[in-house]
Amino acid sequence: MDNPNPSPSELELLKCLWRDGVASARELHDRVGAERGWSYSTTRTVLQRMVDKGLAEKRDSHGLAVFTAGADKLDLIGRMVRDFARRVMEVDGALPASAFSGSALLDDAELEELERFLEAEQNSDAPQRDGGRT
Amino acid sequence: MDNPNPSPSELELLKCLWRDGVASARELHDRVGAERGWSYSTTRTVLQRMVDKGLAEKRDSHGLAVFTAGADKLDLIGRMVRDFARRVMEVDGALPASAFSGSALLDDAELEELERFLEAEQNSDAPQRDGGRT
DNA sequence: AATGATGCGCTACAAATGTAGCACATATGA
DNA sequence: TCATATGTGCTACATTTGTAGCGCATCATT
Repeated sequence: MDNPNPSPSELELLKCLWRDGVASARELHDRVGAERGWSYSTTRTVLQRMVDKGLAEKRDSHGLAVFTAGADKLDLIGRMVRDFARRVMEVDGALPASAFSGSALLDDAELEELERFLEAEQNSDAPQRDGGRT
Repeated sequence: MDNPNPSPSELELLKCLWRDGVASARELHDRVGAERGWSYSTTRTVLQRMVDKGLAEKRDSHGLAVFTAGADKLDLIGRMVRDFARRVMEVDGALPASAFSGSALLDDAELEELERFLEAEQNSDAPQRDGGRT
């Protein structure tokens, strides 16, 4: 329901899951972990913690464990952007998603959606349910 | 030489130092820590760690320990923005600082400087704009 | 002088994160 | 069938961050 901010490592794996949809630990490792010099064990540990947090979902595919993203890309990215803007930049109003037009993570359609997400947010502090607790 | 990314708590204190220039632990606590519900001890610990990391400087003012920022605001913020853009958004080119025009942290002049900082950066990976700190 | 509030240097401890190894089961080629 | 490679569930350990207490020195007040 409420996925916490992913750590940098977790975000990398999550991005891979968003791109590929579903992947095994081995694939995730080859595509992400190995690139960063992680050992296969490390990739698996990060993955496991993501599952614990709900950032990833693990299922069985013909006897092999495979993973899928447990958080919606736009939702999570949107919240990360809002958090960064508020917490670091102290920007509290509308956030122009257009700033990230060069993003390799979001295409134009997604950027538009992000824009709407950020706009919608600027009014209600907690867009979803979850009564604001400060 | 190279100040690491401040943790959220550290950033809050740093912002206060940027605003006020110099402040005692007590002042920092009243202005920042207390607001967040930290105990005075906590404020002092975070502060100490900042000194250890070079994010703050401690000096003696008539027998009382006072602190000043140990990192240049624009430099640090610039790097945080670049990091966020690259790491999270996968934006690798020019970053429009204008996106943060509503910032309470940076005024227009500073935003312009940030813009220049981000532009300069997109070419050389290690830019050096340092307002004579450290 | 005795007290109480503060400042200051240390130490403590839990959770989050980075990073990885171990042992065991099973699949697989020689 | 035996030696391997690989998948899987656990455990481990260092750092960083959040959060705070202790004891002692000092300063100000009664």
